[in-house]
Amino acid sequence: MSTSKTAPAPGIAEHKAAILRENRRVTSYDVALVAGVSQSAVSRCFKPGASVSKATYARVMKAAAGLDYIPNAAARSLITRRTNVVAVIISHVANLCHPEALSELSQQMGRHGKRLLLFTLQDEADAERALSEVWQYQVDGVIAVTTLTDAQIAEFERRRMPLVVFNRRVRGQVVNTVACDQYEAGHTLAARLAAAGHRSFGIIDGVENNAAPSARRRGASDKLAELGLPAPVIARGQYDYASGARGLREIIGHLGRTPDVVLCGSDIMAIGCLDCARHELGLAVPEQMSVAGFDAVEPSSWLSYNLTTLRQPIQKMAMAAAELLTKLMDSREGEAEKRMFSALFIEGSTARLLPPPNVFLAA
Amino acid sequence: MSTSKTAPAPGIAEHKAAILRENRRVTSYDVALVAGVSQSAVSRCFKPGASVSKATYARVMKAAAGLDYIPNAAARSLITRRTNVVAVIISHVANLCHPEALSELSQQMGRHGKRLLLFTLQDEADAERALSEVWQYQVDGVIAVTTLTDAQIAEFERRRMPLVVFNRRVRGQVVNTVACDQYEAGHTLAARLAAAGHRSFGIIDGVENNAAPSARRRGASDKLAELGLPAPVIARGQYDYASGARGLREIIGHLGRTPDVVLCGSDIMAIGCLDCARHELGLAVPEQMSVAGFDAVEPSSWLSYNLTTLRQPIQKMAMAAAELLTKLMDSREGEAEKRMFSALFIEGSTARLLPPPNVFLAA
DNA sequence: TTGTAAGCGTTATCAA
DNA sequence: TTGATAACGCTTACAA
Repeated sequence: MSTSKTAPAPGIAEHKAAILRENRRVTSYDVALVAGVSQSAVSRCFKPGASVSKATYARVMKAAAGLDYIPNAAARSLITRRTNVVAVIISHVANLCHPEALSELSQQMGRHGKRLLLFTLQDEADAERALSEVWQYQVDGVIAVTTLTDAQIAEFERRRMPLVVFNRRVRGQVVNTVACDQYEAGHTLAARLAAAGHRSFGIIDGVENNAAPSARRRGASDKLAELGLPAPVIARGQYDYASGARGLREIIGHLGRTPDVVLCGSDIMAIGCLDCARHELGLAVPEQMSVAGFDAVEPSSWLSYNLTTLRQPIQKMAMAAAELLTKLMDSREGEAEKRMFSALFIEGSTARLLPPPNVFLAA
Repeated sequence: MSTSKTAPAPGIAEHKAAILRENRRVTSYDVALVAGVSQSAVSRCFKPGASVSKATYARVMKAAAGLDYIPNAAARSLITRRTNVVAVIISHVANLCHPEALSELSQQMGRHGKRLLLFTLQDEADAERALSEVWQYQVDGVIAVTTLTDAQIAEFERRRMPLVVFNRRVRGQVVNTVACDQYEAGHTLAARLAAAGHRSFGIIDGVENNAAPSARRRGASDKLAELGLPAPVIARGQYDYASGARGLREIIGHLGRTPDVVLCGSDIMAIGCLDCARHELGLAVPEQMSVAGFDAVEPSSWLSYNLTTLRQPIQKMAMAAAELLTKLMDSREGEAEKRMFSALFIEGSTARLLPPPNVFLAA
């Protein structure tokens, strides 16, 4: 016999014990039973803006709290056809390269009430397997931070799955994209350095099939051609520190001498190139050779480097992607939109940005 | 009238058109209708190891492919009580500090057939809001890369939700934990440096309430006390580059001279400290002062730094967390287990690790 | 091996 | 404002 003086909840503890004993979940039915209302009344209490009387609401909430009841999202999504989950397909390297991207996307989608379901790819070519899982989870939309084939993009269309491609170029496809204009960035950088009197260019590029760096390289090469300068010497790298040193040696070997400037496909390679030039080859940078990076990562601003580079506005891009996807999910339509952002030039001190004195003399 | 010569699928196209018209999802019912079998037969075809004849399987799969049918995970989880989703609660800083942790956790849980649902926290104190959402999603388990209160941990217990805390200390609670032994790391580092003859220690620590760095500091302080050396001078930092320089100036100011060695709560602070010492104060490192970091991040290995530091085996830890959580999810029981990993000492070249000559003379 | 039928836990519709 | 009842799309006994 209970001696509790208030006995606030009639049988609430027994009810809970029974549920535990039967090893089942707490449902809106249990809450209804305890609160003495119908199950649909309980459901309404958890729907914002539904019409419920204050008294009912209070009783239901009390019962719910006592039973630790939480609505089951799976059951809800079955009928509402909304999961409030967005899939993010991101390659391992993309995540390491821009760790803030995922964080930002998560924060931004969170503001729209969506959570991220993560699909990480060992390899950019691996998207297929992730996709077949994505369809099962009935997500409301997808953000792809990886390259997709035309067939894959077509499947999104066919399944009417809202898609935003983040920071990858999609050639001529009707897809929503948020990206940084890599071609423009390469173009601008080359122009700026050529203006400072650099003539022989080396480029340490990324791997063959990666779109972003190759767009940059084309931008730079096009600008050099336009200016009538010799074509750059190109080395391939893997975006890592070691590639920078390897690339520099390769370029010097091919050219027979030090180039005026080396453009690197990533900051990490630029830093590798810089360290090799200074500590192993004994070159003064930027006096004897200029080095420029891409993708301003944090270390590029450190005193030992202070790299000349370009920053992608990842935060703004994440915000744009979240907005774009939300619009798509709400309306299920809309023309394909491509939001392009410009990279921001960071002067740094590893590239000579003014013409050397003798250029003035020659002029 | 169709003139197709094979007519492989009887009415499959019309069926699909009808579904599209009615704006509903493709269900196992549709597949059953097209394949001429029962709905449960379709279900069985998608359940690995169920008993289906080859002929039925083939017809079902053909129909499914024609209709782009994919089983609905929400409906499935409603009955199976498994979502194959694991929530990860991670603070913004934790993700930026160890971007590979999330990637590794995703890869490792993927090998167990689980996907990660991401909850990022602006602030470590913010877990409460994330949790109330976690319960709704009916995830199979949770990995917390953030600090949890006792009440929060108790709620996991109450809801019988499998939980693994990653790389955070949980004082005296019965929780499954995978972590790196920070106390031991601090202890070892101090011992090693003291053995090399360093006597006056400075420590640039993290923010007050963060457990990991303070455990390290205690480890180091305890060892110094044990050896009868003077207590270290402690400065507080925010784990960022600027904090390293600020901390160093503070220590020097407090001490009235340069300390023998500065232990930093993170590599980034150590690098900031190092750059400040070399480029702003003109100190030779390690000749005039030693600097050591923590949490070996990639830049610490670069030629310009080559930092003396300790590496946490994040990959191994992620693997252990995935295993531990999987075991919990499968069995729903088991004692609380704490898997401790040791940090790996990286010699680098920013700390003097051998006694200076005059020590030999004095001995 | 196959089909029938009963859930899983919600939301949505419609009378009352 | 409320309560009955019908979905939502699947898995799983159980019977055939």
